[in-house]
Amino acid sequence: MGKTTGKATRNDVANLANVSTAVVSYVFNNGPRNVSPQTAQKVRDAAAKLHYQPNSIARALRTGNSKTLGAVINDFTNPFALSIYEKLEMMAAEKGYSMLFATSHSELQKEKAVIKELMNRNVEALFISPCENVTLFTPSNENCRLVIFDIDRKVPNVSTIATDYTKAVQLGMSHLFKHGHTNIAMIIGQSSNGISDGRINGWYQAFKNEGLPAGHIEHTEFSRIGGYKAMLKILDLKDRPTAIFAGSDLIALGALRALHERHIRVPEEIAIISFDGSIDSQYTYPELTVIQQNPQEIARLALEAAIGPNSKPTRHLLEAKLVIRQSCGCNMKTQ
Amino acid sequence: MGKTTGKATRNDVANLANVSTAVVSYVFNNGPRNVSPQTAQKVRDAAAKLHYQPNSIARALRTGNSKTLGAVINDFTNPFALSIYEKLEMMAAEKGYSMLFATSHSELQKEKAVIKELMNRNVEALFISPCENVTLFTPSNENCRLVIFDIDRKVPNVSTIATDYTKAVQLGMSHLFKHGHTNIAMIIGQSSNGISDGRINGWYQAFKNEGLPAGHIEHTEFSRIGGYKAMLKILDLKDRPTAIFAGSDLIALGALRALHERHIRVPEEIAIISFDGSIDSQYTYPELTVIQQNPQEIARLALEAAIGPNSKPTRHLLEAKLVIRQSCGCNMKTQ
DNA sequence: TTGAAAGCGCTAACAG
DNA sequence: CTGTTAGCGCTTTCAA
Repeated sequence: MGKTTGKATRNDVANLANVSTAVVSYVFNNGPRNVSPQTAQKVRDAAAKLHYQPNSIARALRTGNSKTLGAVINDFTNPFALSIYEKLEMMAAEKGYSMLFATSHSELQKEKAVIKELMNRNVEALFISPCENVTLFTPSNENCRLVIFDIDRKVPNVSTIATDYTKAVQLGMSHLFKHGHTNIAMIIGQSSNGISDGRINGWYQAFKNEGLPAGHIEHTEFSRIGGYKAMLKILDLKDRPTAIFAGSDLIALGALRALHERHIRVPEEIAIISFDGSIDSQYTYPELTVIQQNPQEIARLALEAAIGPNSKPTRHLLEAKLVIRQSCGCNMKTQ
Repeated sequence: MGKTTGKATRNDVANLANVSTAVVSYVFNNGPRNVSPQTAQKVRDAAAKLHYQPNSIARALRTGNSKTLGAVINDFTNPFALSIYEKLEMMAAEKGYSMLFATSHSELQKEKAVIKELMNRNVEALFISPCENVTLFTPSNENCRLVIFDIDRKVPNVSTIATDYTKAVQLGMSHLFKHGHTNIAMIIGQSSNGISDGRINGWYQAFKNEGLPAGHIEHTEFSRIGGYKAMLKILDLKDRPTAIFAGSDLIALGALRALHERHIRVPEEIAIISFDGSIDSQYTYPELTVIQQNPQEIARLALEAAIGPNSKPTRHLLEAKLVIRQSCGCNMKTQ
């Protein structure tokens, strides 16, 4: 028996089955050498009797493949981001990968530390979903692929996966214009490092296309409380907008709370369109009309970039779609 | 240089510093032998020059301690559960532990598989937060401590951490009674295996104390959609209740949606008290009065049970507190 | 205070 | 088809 763990090792199995340790490996790995059916069965019987389980740590050390992926998450209470990771974990598990998670709390310092820690644990790829503090710390590590969410620009040696924000925002804005709104404000998290968010480009583009002066942009955090505070500020504007474009569902949640506190009816007095299309957006009052991203596809592409055969960094830009519910003014229920 | 990874190894450092590999270990581990300050500095210089990082996999193999914890999560979009794991991860990271996450999707079969997979990866402890399919599969593994959330009963060889549901529900119910409600219904997830949820005990106890016949219990899933469907059923009851006790915030979210769809005013026509006190409960309309659990303390105790020096399984029962907001009928705003 | 060396459990090249 | 064996990077006992 193995000494440190008290668990059966490959050696124990080999002894019991009267074969060499190599054969045990061949059986468990289906290669690289063939084993006769009878011998293989002997090995499997012995393994079963001993409740043998291969030690993944030893295997990782030997092969250099940890079969582990890392994820740095900055907000565990963001259902949209987490839904991506949930799918990612499931698809990764099917391929024999496990996922290590760490929290950055949107602090750049912390983010650096956890990235380092994760890399020390030999993750084969690292998923990062930067929030306002978009990471500029992309350590080069030939053994670890990097895939970053939510940046639709090119980063050297890194795969990026994002929704086409510019286009997506215009999709939402044109819907708002159709409702007759001309005074619209946007609430969005800030890129503390000056990287322009595609949502902002789309914002200006939308007004330009409409021949309208661009509306007010309120910068805040990408969070519920951020949306709340920003909405409060907007309500104090001299020329109060009649519609809001929320940069994320979390922001919309906060905005909605501010609106309710001030007894402002949505969508009658102020309409809202939000961005993400998380499950939360279906359980607000009123239900949110959203620009919906595709978490399933994001996860699929992310995994491919992480462990796919093609090791070249990729860059994906996905389409979003408009999901009409109530907060925009459509589907209004007669009270 | 190490062959497989292209990264510097302890050997490279030893060579450059002109010391033995053992000394490098002593320096990086602060023991078990002393090293003279000069030598130690030489080692650190060499390590810095080579960007040496200890290989945690090799260390894990050698010591038998993976410094890794596992968590099986069944719903990534449950902010309450995730807030516990977020805190857990942070506290674990401080102690040098990383966390492996896996999804069970509340499927018992999947849960078994991921528990096995996590254990094969030599996690030192495993956190499980069973939902309706309370796990009865608690594999004994002397190398892996088990800590289970949300079960307030004794399980052999397992640490359990839960809020005192029985007491907590009574706390909420007495508040509802104070508001004058007598016809109250409860929506709660079902324990598919017949284990009675403390919330149900508390429910009956509360009515008994009040000398009232127990209200209707609607069983459903512990999810937004579950709450929604259950609320719809309750609204079709002949004797429609005037108040709802929701077994979780997610259930309350769904119930609220059903209520809004039917144009039933909360709390005027139907009041709600919910259970958890997640961040979501502050962003509903109206804001939810909740029985609030203490995720920080839950996380602290869970980590202690997982990696604390005392290896005996523990059992903790925590207090919850009533947080009064609007959905119960208090703090009503003049419209 | 330092070094030599065994060995954690596994894989795979090589030999038979 | 099967066995022998070196060695992944590290820790730690034992000897110096």
